[in-house]
Amino acid sequence: MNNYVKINGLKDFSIQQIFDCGQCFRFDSDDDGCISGIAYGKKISLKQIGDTLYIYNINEDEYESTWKHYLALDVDYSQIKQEIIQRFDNDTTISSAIEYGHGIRILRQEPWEIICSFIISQNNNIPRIKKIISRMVENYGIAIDGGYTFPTAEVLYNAGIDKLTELKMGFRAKYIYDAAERIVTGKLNIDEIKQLDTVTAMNKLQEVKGIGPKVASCILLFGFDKTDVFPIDVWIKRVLEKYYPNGLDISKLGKYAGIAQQYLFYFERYTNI
DNA sequence: AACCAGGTTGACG
DNA sequence: CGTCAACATGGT
Repeated sequence: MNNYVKINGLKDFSIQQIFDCGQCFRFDSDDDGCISGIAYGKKISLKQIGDTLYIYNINEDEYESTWKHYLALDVDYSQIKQEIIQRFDNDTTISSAIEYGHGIRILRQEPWEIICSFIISQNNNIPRIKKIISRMVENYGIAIDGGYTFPTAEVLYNAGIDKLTELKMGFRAKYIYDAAERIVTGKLNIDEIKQLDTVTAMNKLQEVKGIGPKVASCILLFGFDKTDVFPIDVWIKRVLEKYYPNGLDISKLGKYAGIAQQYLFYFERYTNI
């Protein structure tokens, strides 16, 4: 590939951690530490050597218009980390978690794909979530660059519940169908969710069958750049029990709640296996 | 074989 | 309002 962009002087950035922290189910590392996947209708490959990042298959214009934002390279994570530690009153748990997951960033992924991905995620494990999503894109996405785009709501709606069930997603098929139907009929509107405040957006998303508080907050965090949410899953429950038995005041975290949650999730999830 | 996985639903007090 | 079995599937 002769078409690539090189970014020097990275800080607080690790593609390994970013794509292995449970926010993204469709990027995989191939032979030599190169992480590839399809987003925004295009296949990109990432390679990081120290504080240098190579993004293959894009040009400078595309980097500035899309991928810089996608990779959250327009965000100052040093400042965010400092702010989070302060808001946790310098406690050792969050400090350790941030040190451990120092290279994590919240990607700006596509809303519809995130809605489906986190509906699939419920009562499920990450390897199987990935497999189900693979079957979804292989059967209903569009082939490009040796991969597939994520299928539109319309395509999944037209497939119907029975065909979705054949993808081995179990009881979640009717949830995906309901979400797709709402998008197709306009009862759920991506652009509208973007404009809503977080509380209203949470309520709107939870009108969809199969979307409860945890999935809704993951959708807002990973798909709508709303970072003032705090998704509570089994791992975060363990964090709260172990390290914050007297309770953690999430309201004081403000717009840093979701990012703090991600450090805690990654810390608990990957230091206990 | 029983339990778990980035939970939610619907039923029952 | 809170509690709890059931839910599909695959892995340990």
